[in-house]
Amino acid sequence: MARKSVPEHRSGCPVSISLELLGDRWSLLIVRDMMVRGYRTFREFQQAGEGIATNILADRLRKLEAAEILMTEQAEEDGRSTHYRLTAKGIALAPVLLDLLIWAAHHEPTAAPDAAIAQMEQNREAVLAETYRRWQQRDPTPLIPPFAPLPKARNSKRSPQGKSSPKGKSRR
Amino acid sequence: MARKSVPEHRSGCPVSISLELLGDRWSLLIVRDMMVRGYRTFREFQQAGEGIATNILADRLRKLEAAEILMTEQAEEDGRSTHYRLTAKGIALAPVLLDLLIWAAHHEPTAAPDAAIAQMEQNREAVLAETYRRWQQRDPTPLIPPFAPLPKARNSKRSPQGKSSPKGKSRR
DNA sequence: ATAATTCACTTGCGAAATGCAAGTGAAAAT
DNA sequence: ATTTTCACTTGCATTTCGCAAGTGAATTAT
Repeated sequence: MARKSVPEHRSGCPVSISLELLGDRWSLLIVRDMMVRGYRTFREFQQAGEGIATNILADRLRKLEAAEILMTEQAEEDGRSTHYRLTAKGIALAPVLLDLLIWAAHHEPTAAPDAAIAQMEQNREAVLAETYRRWQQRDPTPLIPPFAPLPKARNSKRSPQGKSSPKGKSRR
Repeated sequence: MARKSVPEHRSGCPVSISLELLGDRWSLLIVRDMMVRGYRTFREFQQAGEGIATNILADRLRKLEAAEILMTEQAEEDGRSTHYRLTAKGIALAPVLLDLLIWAAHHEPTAAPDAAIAQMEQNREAVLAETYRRWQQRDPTPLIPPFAPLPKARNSKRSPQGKSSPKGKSRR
């Protein structure tokens, strides 16, 4: 299919350019799956839960690869499988996803536990650093459940599950 | 048409929910125009430069209002004009837009001056605080000088908005 | 007072994108 | 050798998008 070889942006505005690459319902979800869940195969994305159609998934993967947000490599253990992996450019989207997550958690009814969100907000840099570390080391462990094997965690056990934090919507 | 009375989300993931509301080419661009350029009327959005069709613009404004990201109020000085304004939920998208801007500035050829980007990165909190302050005080002054003209201007008419003052911003 | 213009949209329609179901071919498992 | 898995592709109906051209009310110009 015709990939865009000539960018031909509508404007030079960085936000506009970002949205030309990522402004749809699926692209950032795929990036999220790779970044925080450690998914790498077509099948994993497909079964990720929100029900993307296979043709759309194939199209998005192609476009994200063309945009150099992700790259492909042959799976060594299985000849029919391709592994998708974020590039440096792709992992650099981590702050965007984190902010999107925090925003929705504050302003929409989501399934995210308040305590987990609060913890991520307070340790923004650490979460990003950990995300980046995982990418570098090809660590496919899901980031989500253990939110903080982070430096200076005064309580690094898995405790934040009860809703004992009375703080409402914190404003920055 | 009314959009959602009972949110029927595809998943509880905050990122997914964000993308259901904002995952298209235009919504965040409208938010950007309101947040950093101080636009408030239909006409201003329409002429903002990237060429959104009027029916799409009307639709997006309706959806953003339904999502309580923006609100409308009658213009006092002109009976046929409506003013659109971000809600607290809307202005809370500032970090997302800032990160998108920084990401694209780093990884795509944009019209954003390097110095301006570097300055925003280094003063992230101050930029966000200033954005919030402007919103609170209804200060419509553009936060960012409109970026330089684009390579092949097709139909865009960019408003010669004032001068380009990078202005070292408040640092508290 | 009348006409022209501006503003915020709406309508119609062809084009493109999306979603769904059903393939397809190669590699792996049985 | 046959079946299953994997990563897609293909067809087709539906939805959304983009463009041009209205529409009506409010404002401005004559």
